[in-house]
Amino acid sequence: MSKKIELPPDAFLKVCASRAVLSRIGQKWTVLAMVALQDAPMRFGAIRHRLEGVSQKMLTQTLRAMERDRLIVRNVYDELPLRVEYALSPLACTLLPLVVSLKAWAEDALKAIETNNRAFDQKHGKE
Amino acid sequence: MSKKIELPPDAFLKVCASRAVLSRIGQKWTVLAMVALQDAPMRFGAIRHRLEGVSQKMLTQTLRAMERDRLIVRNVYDELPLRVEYALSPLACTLLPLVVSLKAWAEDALKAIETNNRAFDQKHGKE
DNA sequence: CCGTATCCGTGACGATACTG
DNA sequence: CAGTATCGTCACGGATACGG
Repeated sequence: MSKKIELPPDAFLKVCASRAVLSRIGQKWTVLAMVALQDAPMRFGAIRHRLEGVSQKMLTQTLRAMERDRLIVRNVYDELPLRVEYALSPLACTLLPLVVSLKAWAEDALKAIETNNRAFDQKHGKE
Repeated sequence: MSKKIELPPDAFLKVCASRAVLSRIGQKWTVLAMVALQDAPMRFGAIRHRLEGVSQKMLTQTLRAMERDRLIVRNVYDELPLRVEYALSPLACTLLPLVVSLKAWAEDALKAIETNNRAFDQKHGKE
């Protein structure tokens, strides 16, 4: 008992659950897509129109990744022209409140952060 | 009044507060550093040791970026050998609960996500 | 309408070596 | 001990063009 336990009590590792998830929501469009879908399912084109600035490729890629995690559910209706709808999954609904909180924090803190950035840059840029 | 307002009620833009913050916590080591510092201020070397797998360069870079946002406060003690301590800022303390929730969600959901991934890959890999 | 395929710039991330 | 400097890799993200 003289020997102390080696630590790893928590996950401060390069690879851990936190990072697996954070790297996903760190993706540029993932969270925005979640928020866009929170009210109702939407068609591909509608999402694309709502997420101003997204390319087809990135939207497809984002939606595929989210489908792979089953954060969203993809439904194809065999009509003409083709119709594809995306909807939030139950899993995503448990995550949604968290990212909404984060969004609120972001909007609240942004002003302060920008001020801090300017102060830092000025202090280090010259002097 | 017949004309409907153009929308932009919310921020679904490429550039917005949400993305500014998300891109930061999406950084590989930012959140881990926050969690590591939540109990007490730590020296550079101590953080480096705790965040298994981080390089000097990335740790420095991460800490600088967080200092620029004033998420952490850097204190230099002019001793020999040199001693530098990092501490969470009040701003970071308001963010901490959110990332802790996120961390908890991640650990809880990871199993399901991995299962979903396998199912998705199997369904699309062959069939 | 809903994608896939290809090409490419840029920046995150890391390994290594050197400085105060 | 606490960094800075340099170099290399890789994948995120985007523009464009084509296919079902």
